[in-house]
Amino acid sequence: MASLKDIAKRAELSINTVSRALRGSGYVSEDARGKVMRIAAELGYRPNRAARSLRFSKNYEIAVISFIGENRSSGDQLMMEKFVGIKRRLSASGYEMHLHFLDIDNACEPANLKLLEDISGQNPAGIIIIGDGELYESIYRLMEAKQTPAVLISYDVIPEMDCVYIDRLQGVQDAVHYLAEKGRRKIAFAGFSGICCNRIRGYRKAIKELKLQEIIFRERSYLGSDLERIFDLAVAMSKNIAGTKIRPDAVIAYSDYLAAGLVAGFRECGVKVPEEIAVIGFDNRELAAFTSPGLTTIAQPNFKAGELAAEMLLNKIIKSSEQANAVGVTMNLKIRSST
Amino acid sequence: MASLKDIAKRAELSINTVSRALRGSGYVSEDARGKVMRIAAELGYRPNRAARSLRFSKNYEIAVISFIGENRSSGDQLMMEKFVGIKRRLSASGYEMHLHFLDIDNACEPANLKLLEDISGQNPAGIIIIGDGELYESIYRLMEAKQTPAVLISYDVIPEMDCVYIDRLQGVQDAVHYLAEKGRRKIAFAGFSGICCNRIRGYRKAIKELKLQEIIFRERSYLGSDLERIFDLAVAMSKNIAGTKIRPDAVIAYSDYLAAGLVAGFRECGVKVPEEIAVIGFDNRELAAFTSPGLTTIAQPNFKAGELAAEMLLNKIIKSSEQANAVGVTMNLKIRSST
DNA sequence: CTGTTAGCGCCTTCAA
DNA sequence: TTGAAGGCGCTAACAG
Repeated sequence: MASLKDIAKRAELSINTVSRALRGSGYVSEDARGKVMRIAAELGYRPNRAARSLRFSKNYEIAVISFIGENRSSGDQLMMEKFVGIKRRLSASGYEMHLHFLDIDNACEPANLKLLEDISGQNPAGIIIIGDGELYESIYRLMEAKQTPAVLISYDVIPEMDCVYIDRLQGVQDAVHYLAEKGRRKIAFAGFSGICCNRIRGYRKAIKELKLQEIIFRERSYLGSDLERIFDLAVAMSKNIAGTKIRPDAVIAYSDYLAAGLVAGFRECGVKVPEEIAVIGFDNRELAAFTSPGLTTIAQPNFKAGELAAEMLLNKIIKSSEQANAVGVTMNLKIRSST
Repeated sequence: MASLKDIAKRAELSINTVSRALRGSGYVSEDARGKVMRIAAELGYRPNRAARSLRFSKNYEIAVISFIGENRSSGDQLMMEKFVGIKRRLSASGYEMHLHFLDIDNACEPANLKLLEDISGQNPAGIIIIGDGELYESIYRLMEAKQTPAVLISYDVIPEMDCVYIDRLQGVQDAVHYLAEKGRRKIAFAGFSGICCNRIRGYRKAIKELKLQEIIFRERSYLGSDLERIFDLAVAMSKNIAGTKIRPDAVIAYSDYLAAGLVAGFRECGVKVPEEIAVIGFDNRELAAFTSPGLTTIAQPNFKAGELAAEMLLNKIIKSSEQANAVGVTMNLKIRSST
């Protein structure tokens, strides 16, 4: 790897002059500058990251921490899109992205604690934490306590923390309005107990605005990563819904997984989707394109969320702002044939 | 961040002694060692990566390059599992993973060329290239030419290159044998023209071994990322298959996407899965758990492939071996209800 | 057993 | 306009 020294030797100039020429700072004669530029290009000069980091006792690495393990968990597909968004924005400003995977199933295990130590031990310029809940907030506090600027990607405003949140409330709210415009009047929400607060809030808000009747179906929550199990739960739920005295004419499901199971279940018991009941999913996962009928779903703008989080973090690194920001990104309805 | 200097000051020793104590190399009195260790722990000392990199003019970063863009492409879900495998193995040896995304739709665009320059400009200790085909092989050659050890994760042995390959041939071969054991005799393969060579080879091999009749359905290849389009193609294909004079009693599909469409299509035209026709998919994507019936599929051991690739690369970095290695990882049948 | 010296590549400060 | 010196944190070689 060519260094300033190599260029200096060839150009018969001091290292320093070369450095100044390359950075375009300070006085350099046109002559010298031209020579330096030419030789640098010839040699394919690239500044040495390690040296720069050392010199400024700061590095250009942004840690990104996300909850995903080796066993396929529900996060991966959506996570990846966030990574790509983050990466793009960081690259544009000369920062690197360092990915870290937190084993969510064993959040308090030594391995995870070690992970956090590793991360802060590397002294990243900043950290982006992807996830919602106490665990992630505690990581945020931990990093900030060590002077490492942090940003959360979450699903709701987190008081006193910088975050980009994907606005699930608005997403569900829009979905309800969309269904109402399509003439649906008995719009239900199907979810799990305890884990879909902001979705439910959006649902309630819209139902109230429209002066409709609230219809909520809840299954005992299942948080594992066994997809077949979720499917079976959903199919069972569809029988419940189909058998209700006043059957809803639309259901917004907690997730695409659940929605896919509902669609399959309704088919099994002869309830026509979308004619008799419309189904809307959540997240726009791949599988939403493979149900029949195709699943209308509330899509996460993951790429954008990633970009915004990176943007916010870079700002925070440059000028440490005083007060916490929360930026919402809106979810968009991806319309297919289930509505 | 505490440095050796800080520890030295507190311990009233020279920086060097501290360094030796911490690394456990060279002579240090028990007394000194104890003191150093204690203070280091107190201060939460972590060696500075940048300084180490600079000192050894070598870094501990492994670049990982994968074909994925901001628009959801078919790779993400499987890719993520590979990343996790790579990451785990590298962490265990003190290496970092640096992810890079190659925009496959614009392989020759300046942005991609810049990406390659960036990567080699950072002088990674090694590189893992995930992908199959000329593009990836050229990246391999490029990096090796710059003395950067490279390893490919591919789907076949690549002559004269180090690679971990996911053995699609074996995967399909096993699937055919499995179907035969279940009593199926008219086993077909459904794919796209030109892009499923090693799968087809596996199919042919097994069919020959079993002395069965080869039945291949091919659609004009569609390589885009529009999932609805793939689904429609697959549904159309299922009508073809269902309408054949001698209808097969089993189909192995090129992908889970295709298989999911086939299952839906067969249902539409009243052909019972698995009773009248068994369907096997490829990759074990999430959606395979959400078809009805659930899709039996040939699963990629992505995590393992990632781990092995990292392992191979680390070996290559330490002792640059003379001759190219190819390690195959076997695919496993994930059995659900479609067979 | 311990300390000193030098240098990895870069940049800032100061002197020429 | 240019060059020399010093130091970021670390380690290897050498001297005490």
